[in-house]
Amino acid sequence: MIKAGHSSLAEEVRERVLIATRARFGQYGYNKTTMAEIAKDCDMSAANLYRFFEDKQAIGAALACQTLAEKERRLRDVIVQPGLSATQRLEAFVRALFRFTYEQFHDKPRIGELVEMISRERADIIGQHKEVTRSLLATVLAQGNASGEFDVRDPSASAETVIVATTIFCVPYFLHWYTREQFEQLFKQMMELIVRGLEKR
Amino acid sequence: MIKAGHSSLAEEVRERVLIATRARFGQYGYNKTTMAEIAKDCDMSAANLYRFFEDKQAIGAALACQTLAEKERRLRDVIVQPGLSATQRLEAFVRALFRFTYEQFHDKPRIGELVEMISRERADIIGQHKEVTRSLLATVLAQGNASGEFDVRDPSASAETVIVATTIFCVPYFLHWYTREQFEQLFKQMMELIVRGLEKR
DNA sequence: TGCCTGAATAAATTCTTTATTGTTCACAAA
DNA sequence: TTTGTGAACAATAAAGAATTTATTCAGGCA
Repeated sequence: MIKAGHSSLAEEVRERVLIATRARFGQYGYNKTTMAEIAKDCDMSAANLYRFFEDKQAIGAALACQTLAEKERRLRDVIVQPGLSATQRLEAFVRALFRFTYEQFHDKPRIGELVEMISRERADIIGQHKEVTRSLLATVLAQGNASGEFDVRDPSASAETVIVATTIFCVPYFLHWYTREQFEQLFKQMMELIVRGLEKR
Repeated sequence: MIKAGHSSLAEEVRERVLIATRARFGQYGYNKTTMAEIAKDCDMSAANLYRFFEDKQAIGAALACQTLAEKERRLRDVIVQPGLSATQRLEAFVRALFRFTYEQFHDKPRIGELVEMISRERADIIGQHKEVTRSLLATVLAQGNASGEFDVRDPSASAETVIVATTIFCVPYFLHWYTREQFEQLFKQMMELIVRGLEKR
């Protein structure tokens, strides 16, 4: 395979391809988007796409990585946001998780096909993202320990527990189990329970 | 339709049909089990099945109801089991939920087809079961209030929250996300968090 | 009359064939 | 050499034909 180099030009092309692909995948889904269509959107031949991406799956993977990176960026924003107590930060963190998932699937339901493919074929990407998320949440809990708000023995383990408890808010599978209003109500109650469970007393 | 009466004889036949069906659905799944096969197992014609059940879906629904009734029976057992603190009862309750789901799908993975069909076509059955489960758990929390162990404003709402937090242990969808050992670890940590969150202080 | 069946029919499933799509490669333009 | 393309090939999906299955019903047997 002739692999395109790492010149900024090549990166620019990759970026353009991903932008076109994002629109296609969002509107028509992973399966019904053809390489020819993506190529046409970028004014190039389908064959030429292969100079920038291994194959169609690699385009999907790159798109997923981009999206998860954006999600992680928003989580980091919560972490560095000044003037929040650990409790507020924890709540904002989980809310950011929920909001991101909800928005992602509300206007673009067909993006689920991409998620399904990545979960099946590239579990490593999901796993790494989960690890990052857990690690970020652990820092929030550790901050709470430091400030005297929380009393958490193992921040990393507790972060995992909190993520499991709030799974329903972050896994697309559940988005149609409840209405938005019900989610809001459940979210409020869940955060109350979790905070009470972590609090120093 | 000639509807079979409610004689104990008809009930006996229905019972035999369900026993045969359970074996078939467990081994081959809902979709690949034919009415003819079920009928043969019961030494009758396929046509005769329709004197006892509306259609194939109704057999599946009856089987699901039977299974959920058994699950509810086990939950009630936990509730009346003597000599437990509210905390222990809560833990036993959630563990019973987990164990039932796990056992159900461990030796009979193809039973998932039935669950999928019921979730899609007979959401009412699932909804009623969820309601019963929530109600039973609410009594455990109320007991905890009475004994001074818990401090729960709205036992019904908190029951819902606890169920949501432990969804991962009870929804077949997640059974392959973690190993049994990981589930045990998560379970332990989750119960710790929840109990701390409900405790009177 | 009550209880059950085999044959008939319509709906769903599987199998087969055809068309589309993903991917490679030899080669052309710059 | 670098950047790209159209044509060829293999894999996948779509469409259509053949088969199986769910369901009904007229009638047989106690």
